[in-house]
Amino acid sequence: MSNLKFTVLKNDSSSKARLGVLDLPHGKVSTPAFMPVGTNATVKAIYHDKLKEIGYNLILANTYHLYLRPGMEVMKDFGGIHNFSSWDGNVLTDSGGFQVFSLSGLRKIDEKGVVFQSHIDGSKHIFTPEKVVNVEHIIGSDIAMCLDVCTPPDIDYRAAKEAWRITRNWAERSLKELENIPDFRGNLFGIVQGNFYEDLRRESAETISAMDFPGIAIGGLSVGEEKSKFNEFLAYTASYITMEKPRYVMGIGSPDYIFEAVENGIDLFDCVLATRMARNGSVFTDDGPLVLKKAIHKFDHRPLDEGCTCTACRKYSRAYLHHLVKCNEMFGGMLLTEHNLTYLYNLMQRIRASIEDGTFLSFKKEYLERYYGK
RNA sequence: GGAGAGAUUCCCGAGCGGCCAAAGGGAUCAGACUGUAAAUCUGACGGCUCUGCCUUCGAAGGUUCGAAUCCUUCUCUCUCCA
Repeated sequence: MSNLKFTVLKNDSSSKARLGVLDLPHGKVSTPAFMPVGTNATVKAIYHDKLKEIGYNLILANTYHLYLRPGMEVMKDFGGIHNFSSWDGNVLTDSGGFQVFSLSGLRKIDEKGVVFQSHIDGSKHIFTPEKVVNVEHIIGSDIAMCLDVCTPPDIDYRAAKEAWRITRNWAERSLKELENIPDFRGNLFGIVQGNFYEDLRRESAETISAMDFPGIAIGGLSVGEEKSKFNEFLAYTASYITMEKPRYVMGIGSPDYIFEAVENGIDLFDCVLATRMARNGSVFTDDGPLVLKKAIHKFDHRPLDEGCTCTACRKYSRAYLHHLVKCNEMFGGMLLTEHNLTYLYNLMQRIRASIEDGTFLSFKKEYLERYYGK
């Protein structure tokens, strides 16, 4: 019941990092891989063509958002998101599980599913795990995520246990629903929850791993907790997830978190940070984040990042980018978005090369020392 | 030449006797952003020995217990008429 082939090419000898190839309906992806987020069937402020040119072949879209707009009638009419948005690479659809967390004031959960009050017009919509899989089928996902209950870091044990219990039931129901969709071409991934309680995380990791999913995701991390807590629960949870399938940590994407994930044998991750930071005027560099709003860049002729191949770095000075950001010109957001996505793609390539060479951990150490300014 | 309107903290602009160091924007500066309700949000924004004090609302003088607010004169700006 899966349309993916995951091949591990090499395991790092001194960490859990690994090099692989994920073969999906719309082409191959070298792992570990970062996936840009394109919630509304567009990665904000960048052309699809440019994403391809950078090297991306797997981006996210969001079931909740696309269900509300443009709606499934349009999606059916166009035969899915690839044709609709003119993207011929792979698409992973998040289920709406994150909106359970981010739109917590606009939804109610019960055993059956989630009722969302639309953030657009206030209308009510029920999302059951069965319905979500069907919607993802209509969207034409290459990787579809189960509906889950993503929780904030400060909830008590009872609430965490209940969220995990529901997530588990929904995972079972999602898998079962696939039997009713024989022409489903995507790959349904299960999601581990358990909040910040070790026994729940372990139980969740083992249970979801054992189910018939072609890939396993860790959800409910990077939801506002301390970085040390993230590291701790990432490593702990990852240690109980099968190594046989692709492993995905949802919602992380700063260089420091990426290294942490790769070290723990994570193959996939996605994040809005790169694109959002860009629109808000900041970029990643090997020397840490650079805030383009600052006046120190006003007369700076240098590019953002010496070795970078993106348009911003090839053609424009920091002074010009500073100016665009100060003027709130959308071109600034576009250039910085391209930079951040290029930067992360190249970072992943460097990471993959280091795994290939067997130097991953020393590369990590060296990189982070420079990133944090020693 | 005649009639009228106005000058407020970097800029625009409210305030028209005490609750005013003075609303609201903008600019500036700082911070945040991690399965996108985000080209967004938050904070600072006269000075200091900072639960208080000092300087500030075109200038000078006056009325009042008290003035950015009322009166007088002056300076400058704008609009209309000739």
